[in-house]
Amino acid sequence: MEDIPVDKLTKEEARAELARLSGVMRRAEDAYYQQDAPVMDDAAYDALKARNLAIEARFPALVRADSPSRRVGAAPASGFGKIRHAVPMLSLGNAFSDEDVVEFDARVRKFLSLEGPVHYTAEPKIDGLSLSIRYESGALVYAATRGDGEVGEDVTANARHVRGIPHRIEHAPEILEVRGEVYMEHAAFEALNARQQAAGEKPFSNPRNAAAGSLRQLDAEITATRPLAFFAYAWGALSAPLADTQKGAIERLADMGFATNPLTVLCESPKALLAQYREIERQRATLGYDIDGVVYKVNDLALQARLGMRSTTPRWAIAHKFPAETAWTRLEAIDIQVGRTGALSPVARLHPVTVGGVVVRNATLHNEDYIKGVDSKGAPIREGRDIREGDWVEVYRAGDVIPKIRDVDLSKRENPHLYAFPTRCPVCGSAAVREPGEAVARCTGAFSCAAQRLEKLKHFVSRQAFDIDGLGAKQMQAFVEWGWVADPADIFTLRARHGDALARREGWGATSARNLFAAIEARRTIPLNRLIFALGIRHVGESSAMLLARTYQSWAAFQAAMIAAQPREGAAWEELNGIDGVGEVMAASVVEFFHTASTRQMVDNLVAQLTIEDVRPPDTGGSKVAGKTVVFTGTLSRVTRAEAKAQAEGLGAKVSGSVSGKTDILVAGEKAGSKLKKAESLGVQVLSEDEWLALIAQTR
DNA sequence: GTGCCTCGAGTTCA
DNA sequence: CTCGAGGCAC
Repeated sequence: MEDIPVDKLTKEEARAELARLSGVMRRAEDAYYQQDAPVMDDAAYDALKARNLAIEARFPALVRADSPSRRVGAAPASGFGKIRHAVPMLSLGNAFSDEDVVEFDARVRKFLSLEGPVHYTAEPKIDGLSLSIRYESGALVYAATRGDGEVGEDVTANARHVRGIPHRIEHAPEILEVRGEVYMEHAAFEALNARQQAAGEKPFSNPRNAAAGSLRQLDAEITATRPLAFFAYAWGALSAPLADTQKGAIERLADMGFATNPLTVLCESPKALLAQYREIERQRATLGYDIDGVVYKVNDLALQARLGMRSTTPRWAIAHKFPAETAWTRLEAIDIQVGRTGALSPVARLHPVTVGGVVVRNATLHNEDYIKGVDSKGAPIREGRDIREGDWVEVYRAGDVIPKIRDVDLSKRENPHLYAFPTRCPVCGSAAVREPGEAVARCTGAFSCAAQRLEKLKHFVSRQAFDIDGLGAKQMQAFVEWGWVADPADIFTLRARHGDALARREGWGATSARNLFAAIEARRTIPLNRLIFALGIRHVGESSAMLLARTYQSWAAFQAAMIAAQPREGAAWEELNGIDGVGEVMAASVVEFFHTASTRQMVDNLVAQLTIEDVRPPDTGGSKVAGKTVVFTGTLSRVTRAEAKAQAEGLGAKVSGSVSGKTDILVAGEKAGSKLKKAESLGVQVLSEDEWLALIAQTR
């Protein structure tokens, strides 16, 4: 069967072949990663991988829960396997005030163009860690942590020991991914800490850390002794809808045997949401578990679907957070850090203080204005009070994560001197320049500044860039200190120059050195978008790098165009600046990068070491409107303007506001006016709303 | 010119 | 996670 070409396989053969590949590849991965004794060379493994992917592309319904394509990379010997979520796990937008909640409701109704009230559910936001659990034919197949939202850790064995998670469910859809929060009750947390202390182990600082630590035990038997609980509140992939409403879906999950939060209620107005918020706040101390706010969701699932997503958060839900816990402490000093773009960032060194169960020693001070007590527009923050070394300051953790300074106690101030923001880089001594209208001061030392150089190199090997296993910030710093790496190309000649010496260094051995060099070799071939991102061109992040890669498709074409481009004139500039999503600032930055001798040299040296993979433009699923420029006019009756736009863009169309020679399609609703006339005079194709909806339903 | 929305860049601790 | 800035629609 392994010899049958993919396009000749029957469905049954494909099913069997996927099962075989999964097993063979799993054994190869184990041998390679766990036992460090490969049974297959890379080319053979890649061939299997390609075959597996091709079969899955032809028979998407047959993709196995344990498919090799879902095993991202492979499990390190001491860690967890990775699982790619079939549907990404989202984060929620935040509301901090009553006003934010009223605005949320207004946004929802405006997007849907509804005058009447929208109904919402309100439920406590549990302070634990989110988990996605997949069931197939009613059986628990795997459980994964949120991770970065796309890829999480496989904690299946541990999840089976969590209260509120059934191992088997009845009357469930064929495929069901249940999402919810794993947490630890206060009583269980106290008892666990007492046991920890009796055993001479370190106690956990709070229930959330205890829950996270317990769920991430490598030995599931240890997890079994930790009293973890679970509330289901959402779902991912589904083979059939659970209900018509959020509330109904939650009740359905409860019927299947999942624990759901008893404080989940329906609210018919923002006013009712706020009342429920107060009610939950009132009960907070007696709930027996930690919560950090209240989550509101549009109840009608059809409306949720219409509202859809923004880039990382749904439009149909928001988390109303309780005020963050704060603590007062002494600001011992203000230090300056230098980032990869040269940005000078002030950091507050604090007398250690516990905030929300975590000891905080540092807090970001953002920039010069933040210390002065004003925002970017000069409006006062902290009522204009500035921050000085030696001050007593109030610390909180923004989003329960990033320590920040909320306020300063002037009555305890002893330091008579305003903080003087440096005018020179503290690392290299170059002038630090703050451009008019900008918030940050930057070191002008570029590559000759040791701090900038190191940060640029760290960026180069970061996860979204070259992502070299075993070469993180720490290792990079060491290589730079030893004088082994000064620019990116050096990474790829490291083995030849210092391979033997590395194996003798402290903390390194023959095996770890070999693994590192293997990882470096694996990245010698790199997709164009990753390379562009890795270069660290100002204003070009991950997504702009992808945009550029998709436009130029090959390194040769990209480089030639950038070298040919002159700032603000000529065809090459127009093409670059004309990319949707690229403006003057980014375009100028990229052109300057390629016209600077030192960076050009750095790039040439690097590229000589690499094989750069072309990038194909995105697949728009064969839609008829892909690549077309569309304009909507008049009153649409079946969808709102915003929905129509989101829909069209999802299919690869560009939506514009005005009719011009570039317009391909005008969609005219009721009472279309001047745009319709203009379109007719230009000979642009005009469609009614129904014709448009019929068109986008077709695929090529 | 104003007001979204998205992206880039910088940050903390376990 | 958050702020500031860039890009674009209105």
